[in-house]
Amino acid sequence: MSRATLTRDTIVDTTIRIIAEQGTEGFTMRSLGQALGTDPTAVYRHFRDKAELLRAVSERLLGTVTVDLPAAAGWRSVTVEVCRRLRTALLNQPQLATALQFGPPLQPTEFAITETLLCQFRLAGLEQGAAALAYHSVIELTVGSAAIDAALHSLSNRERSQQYFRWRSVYATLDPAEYPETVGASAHMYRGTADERFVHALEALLDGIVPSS
Amino acid sequence: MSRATLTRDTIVDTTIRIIAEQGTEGFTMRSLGQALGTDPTAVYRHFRDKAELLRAVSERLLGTVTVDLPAAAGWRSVTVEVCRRLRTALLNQPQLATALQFGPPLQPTEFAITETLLCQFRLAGLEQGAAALAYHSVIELTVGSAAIDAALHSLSNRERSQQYFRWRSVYATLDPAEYPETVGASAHMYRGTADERFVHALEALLDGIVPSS
DNA sequence: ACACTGTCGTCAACACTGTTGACAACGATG
DNA sequence: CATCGTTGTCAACAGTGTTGACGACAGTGT
Repeated sequence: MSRATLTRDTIVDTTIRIIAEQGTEGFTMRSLGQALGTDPTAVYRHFRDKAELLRAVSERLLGTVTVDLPAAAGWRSVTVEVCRRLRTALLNQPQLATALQFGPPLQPTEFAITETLLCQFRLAGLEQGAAALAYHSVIELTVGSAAIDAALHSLSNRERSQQYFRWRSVYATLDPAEYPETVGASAHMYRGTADERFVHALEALLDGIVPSS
Repeated sequence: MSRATLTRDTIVDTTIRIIAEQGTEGFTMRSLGQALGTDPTAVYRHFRDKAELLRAVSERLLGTVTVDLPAAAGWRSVTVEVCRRLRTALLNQPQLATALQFGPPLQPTEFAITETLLCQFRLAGLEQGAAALAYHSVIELTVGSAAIDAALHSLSNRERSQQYFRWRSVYATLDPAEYPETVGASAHMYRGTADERFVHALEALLDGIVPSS
């Protein structure tokens, strides 16, 4: 068998696949090399280090956020859709949250997301300053929702439901004298899917940002 | 010099100090041992592994969130104050994901935060289900804000301002034809402190959650 | 056809991480 | 005083990202 010819694209592909299948901890340079059928260090011919590889992964994932948006549905639907896609992309890559923090080496796809969201808020009637604040607000909410659910995301639907159920049970069996509200609301905690909870929070935030709508 | 006697408290103290001084990456078991003046593996006599140590750190930091709250200031002020403190605590936290991901083994201080926030929303007139949704919403926003600013938090105020300025410059020098709104709003991006932006977002979210107020 | 050149996979090795088991020194207890 | 459990010390292991030397391959100019 001749040596497999690597490409940046194929490396990014298998990286995403490994992270999707085995989670973020199961992805190492050596497991990547094994999945590629090459020596682990061969990747360094195409990426300077692991950070650059993960940046390429993030660019790939974030590239799907702003494509084929239903512009006719109105600014609010577009905003929710962009944030939902962004959250999904962040879920597959927990370290993306930390990747967003670096200033200067920003990625082109991040600019597209920023531009799209700012544009929607301007369409909603906000001034430039208010639109910038609104942008920061929805980004913070989206990142937080993704960060909280990043761990549970690798689980199957059934396991996730069980985890939610166990969580509710813990809340329900607390001391009612010390935590009355928690015990009382335990049946409502972590209800439904994480995506539903996120959309609910996002809708509330948008209500607060643009009161008229 | 006789061997230093370690305690869970002193270990947690120096752990927090190291993370505060050298950041999250500068904290390793060996650097912790050096700071303690003992062999790095001595810590394992008091903590099962690094995860348990970090859990103790998180409990220490989160313990300050719900103490001495100005209950007379009204539910809204209390909610904002709790979330601000929680955000500050999370900023000092190494891996907030690993601390929040675990379901069953929750920490007592986390219960106190949950109870306090749920109580405020009940005071605001929300039903149990609505209060639970509101709790999830503000937690997601708080975690996200902390996650985004986690990296910049280790910088000094001056360096942080410079970073913000550089970030704005990047936005300002984009192609106006492709990113008109981003360029136009570049002067308003990352304005003020991160805490101010967070409070703004939180206020907007609370407006959306409890419209009457 | 041949030699050259630059690309790229391979291998061994380094520094670093968290963690474990054997060992020994210490303080409290009988 | 002897004993025992606690706890710091040391060496070592498995695993991580990364680097430099080596060599095989494809393409190119003459």
